[in-house]
Amino acid sequence: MSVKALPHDHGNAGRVEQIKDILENTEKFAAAAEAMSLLSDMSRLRIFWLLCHCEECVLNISAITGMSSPAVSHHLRILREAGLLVSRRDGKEVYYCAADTARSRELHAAAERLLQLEGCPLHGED
Amino acid sequence: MSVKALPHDHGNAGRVEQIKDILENTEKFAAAAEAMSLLSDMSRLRIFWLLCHCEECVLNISAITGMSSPAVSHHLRILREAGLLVSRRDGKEVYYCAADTARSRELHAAAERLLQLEGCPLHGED
DNA sequence: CGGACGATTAAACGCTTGTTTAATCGTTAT
DNA sequence: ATAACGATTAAACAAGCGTTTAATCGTCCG
Repeated sequence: MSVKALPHDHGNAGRVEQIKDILENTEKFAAAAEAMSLLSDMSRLRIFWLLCHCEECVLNISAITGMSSPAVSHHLRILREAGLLVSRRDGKEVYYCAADTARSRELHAAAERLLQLEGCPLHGED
Repeated sequence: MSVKALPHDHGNAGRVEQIKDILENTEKFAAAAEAMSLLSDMSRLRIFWLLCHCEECVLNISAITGMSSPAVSHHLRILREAGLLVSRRDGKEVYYCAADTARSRELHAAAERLLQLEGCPLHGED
């Protein structure tokens, strides 16, 4: 399997080859990294977390997060195009909320774990 | 509790106020976003994931991942300073591996979930 | 129609970040 | 000591990203 050996052999060459084969799957790692990068910005993380817990229109999201609506719109677009959010228009307003997909739930769960919101009254709901 | 009302009231004002209070905790969201950003780069994700499964020296990490050693060193420094890696020198070589901390394990678990390495022989080990 | 309102887009700006190249540091061995 | 080797650092560069401002689009109502 191994084409060329590593510079140093620390006695775990076999296992390392196994690991290397997995690392060869760059598409999977690229996709996972991209998923992480979606929430690597605080503004986007706050918006996503918010929309995991309620559906809201852009103006309200702006007011709640204290950001300008163009900035909010920009992040909403990124998150929606990534499949993490869905939107629906009702009259003049466009409502956003978290998509009901595996990836969205995975990222929400990861975020909650990293946030460590102890005593958060929203835990377990929804 | 609420100082100023939202632009629009969609009938969930109370709940939204609760959510807003949590979003006020910007430090927690900043910290979580920073954690995500550590693995938001494919190179860093691959290095971290690798070092969650074995201990290796810089030259081998370079060979396994196909990156230059300065690039590897750069990412190792970021991950180590963030507390995700620990290092140990043995002779001329410096060995790195994942730190045994809650945050490191959390990020590893999140990464594995996002990676979806089906049939990965390394699952559950370690 | 035309104005008001909410949402989006475009352009511009500054900032951060990952990689490369070259130089330097630390350790070991001759 | 000096040479070799592994690792780190520094400087430079390109590319990407988030925010702002201003302009535009879409919908509703007078």
